[in-house]
Amino acid sequence: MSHYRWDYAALMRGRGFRVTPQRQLILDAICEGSGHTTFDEIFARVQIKSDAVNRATVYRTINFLCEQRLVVAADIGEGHTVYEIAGDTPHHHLVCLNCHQVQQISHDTVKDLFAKIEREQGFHVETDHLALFGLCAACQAAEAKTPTFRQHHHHPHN
Amino acid sequence: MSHYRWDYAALMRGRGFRVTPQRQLILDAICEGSGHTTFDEIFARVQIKSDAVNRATVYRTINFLCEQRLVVAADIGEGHTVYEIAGDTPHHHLVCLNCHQVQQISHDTVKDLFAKIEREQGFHVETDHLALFGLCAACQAAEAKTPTFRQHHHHPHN
DNA sequence: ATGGCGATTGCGACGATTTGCAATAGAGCT
DNA sequence: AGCTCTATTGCAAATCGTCGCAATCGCCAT
Repeated sequence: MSHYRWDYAALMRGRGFRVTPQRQLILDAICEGSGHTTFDEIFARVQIKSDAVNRATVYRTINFLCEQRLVVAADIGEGHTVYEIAGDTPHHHLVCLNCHQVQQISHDTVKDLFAKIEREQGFHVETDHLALFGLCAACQAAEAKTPTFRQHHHHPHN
Repeated sequence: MSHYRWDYAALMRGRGFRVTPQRQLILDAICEGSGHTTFDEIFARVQIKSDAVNRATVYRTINFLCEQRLVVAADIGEGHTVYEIAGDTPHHHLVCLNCHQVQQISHDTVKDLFAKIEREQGFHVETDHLALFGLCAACQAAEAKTPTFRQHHHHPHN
């Protein structure tokens, strides 16, 4: 899933921003790999291609790309955030509290809730990347057998 | 809404943890006030009663209380987290991206979605404190009149 | 192709949060 | 009440993310 589907360069310039080598490297880094990328992975991938890119620049650029909605960020608990290129099928995440496995749910599944909130409270939800925490099917089965099986770790603050 | 509804002390001891003055002070601090408490408020309230309590201890203790599910944390965007005592009516938050006002939604509103996810994907959601971002009714109206009115700030990564 | 404006970067410094470690002090047992 | 074991705390050092500022270098107009 490449970002070359969009003319992101023209888009940025059209909004009065500049296309710099750093921004291109970072956008590339987010697109490499399987989809969900952490800050450290992004930074490492960028470093391989150019070790001159400053850490602060990577922070600022990721933030910038999120603001421009070229990149979507998802907080998957315990302060961990993953990034992915925007424009793929919109989806949300189910994060297992026990095995930390992440599965996806389609936006359709969630859409009804957002519509209901808008109807009932007039609030227009724009959250485009939601993370819900709980137990996946496998871990539920395991817990049924061994009630104390849960790994002891910090509970995601959500 | 006091925590004295539970015998939190017995609960902690029963799980092999200790009841210390620091933990009691911090739990008290979370219960004071209107419900949503920030770290700084907690720390300040604790300091008034005992200025010997270390900042690191407050960080660690809040985390501990969340793990024990005596306290619930909600990330309401831009790195801001608020804490409240667990066991009050479960609810979730709608955070306006523009005016930052926070309104609540009942757990009932959300329950159907969680049920659907469990039914369709076998994933049991335990998220007890969700934050959804978007535009409140007032800011939607304002935006309709002045399309560019939005305050420029970091987009919460959700 | 060049020049100039101002957006963007790198750097250093800062405040916020986390962590390792030695000292302290709960809680069960005698 | 005193003893023991070890969870918890305070301290200080380390780490993380953000910010201000001067230097750089895209991009538009010439």
